[in-house]
Amino acid sequence: MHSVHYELIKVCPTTGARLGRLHTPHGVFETPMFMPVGTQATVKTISPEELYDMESQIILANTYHLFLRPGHELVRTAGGLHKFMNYKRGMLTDSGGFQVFSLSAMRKIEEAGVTFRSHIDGSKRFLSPEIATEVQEALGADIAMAFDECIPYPADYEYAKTSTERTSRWARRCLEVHTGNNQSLFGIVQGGMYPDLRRLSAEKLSQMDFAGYGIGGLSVGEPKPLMYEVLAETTQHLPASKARYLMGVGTPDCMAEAVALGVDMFDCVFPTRVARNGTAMVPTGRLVVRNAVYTEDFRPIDESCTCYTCRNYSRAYIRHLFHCKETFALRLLSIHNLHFLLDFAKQMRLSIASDRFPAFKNDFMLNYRI
RNA sequence: GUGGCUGUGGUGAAGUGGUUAACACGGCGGAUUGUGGCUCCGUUACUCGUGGGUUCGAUCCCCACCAGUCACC
Repeated sequence: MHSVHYELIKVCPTTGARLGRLHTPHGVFETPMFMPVGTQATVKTISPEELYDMESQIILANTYHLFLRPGHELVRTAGGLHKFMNYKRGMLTDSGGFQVFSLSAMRKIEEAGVTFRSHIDGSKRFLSPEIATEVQEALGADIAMAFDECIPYPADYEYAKTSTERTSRWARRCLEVHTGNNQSLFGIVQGGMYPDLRRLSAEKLSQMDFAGYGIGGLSVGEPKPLMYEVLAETTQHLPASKARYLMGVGTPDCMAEAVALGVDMFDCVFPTRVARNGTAMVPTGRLVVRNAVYTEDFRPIDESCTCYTCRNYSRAYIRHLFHCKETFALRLLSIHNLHFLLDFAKQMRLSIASDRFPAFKNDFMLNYRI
């Protein structure tokens, strides 16, 4: 038995939505769940106590960033990520594969691994399945991800095929060197936008003994209907007994559609990133609190929201803080957006539990714009 | 009071006797999906202190006035 394992509680009778629990060394967490992103060992502007208050469960940190700074050995010396950043609930580390491609100016990909330049100082670095796994063991999160290549969109079939096959070989190498007792490894399905490659990738990885499965390479610029199509093709070939984690997705509409297709976990920078740019997530879509219409609007961001921000501050005040570039503004909207998505995931869980997920999803989509 | 200098959008400022008056900031919109509090995109002066004059034509040349500023008194 893996240190992290998924317990399926029930499946929605009409969609593929799953209610479950993820058992980890740092607690048992309920799925479907949204995982806030804490790239550099902090969810930007938010303290662990505030995360507990908004019922955050697992949070994410980035291998790529922590590998470059402060270095995984330092985190190991600190006693691991949990102790280092003082977060007591679940943690997951991304493998660094995605960042090597999205952040690095130059990189060279070979069977052995990827050579790239640090976005911090330009120094030449190397990351491979073995190194990414070792680094993640040093970081010590409950869940580590296999080192993969996120295929860009669009990509031609030959490229996608070559890359996907390599990612599968890399996945096996990660599994072979992984030894963490209190850490489990998730494999990552790729395959680009090609159904047969997705199926192949899902089947290949399912044969390996991973604790769960990431679904990568989606939400990379493709139209949403295509993403749902490819996602459906992926989840149906994954074992029902393991958790499915759709990587990088985190707008409520996409999450609802993905849950209906059997996804259990999500992470996304969207809520915290747009928060720092003055956008609040609300049931009707987005509220750009920077906008001039809110200059004298003393209502909270969302009158039905129970978060700290909405209980205490007005749109006009937050708008004012944004225009003054006050950092409190970033915190207030980050708290609200995280609360919004965490609560949205909770509502999905409750609706699956009470057999009204399809209605919940429909009602939500009816009001949601963009 | 006398002499000098200056007067261009919210701000700092380019500019030329002749089609739609640079640029930066700000403002106003938008983008943002395995995180650079970054960034990117669009938009923002029927008009160059006011009134006259010269000229085919003036933001640009001339005069007066007004305003600001410096020096002297």
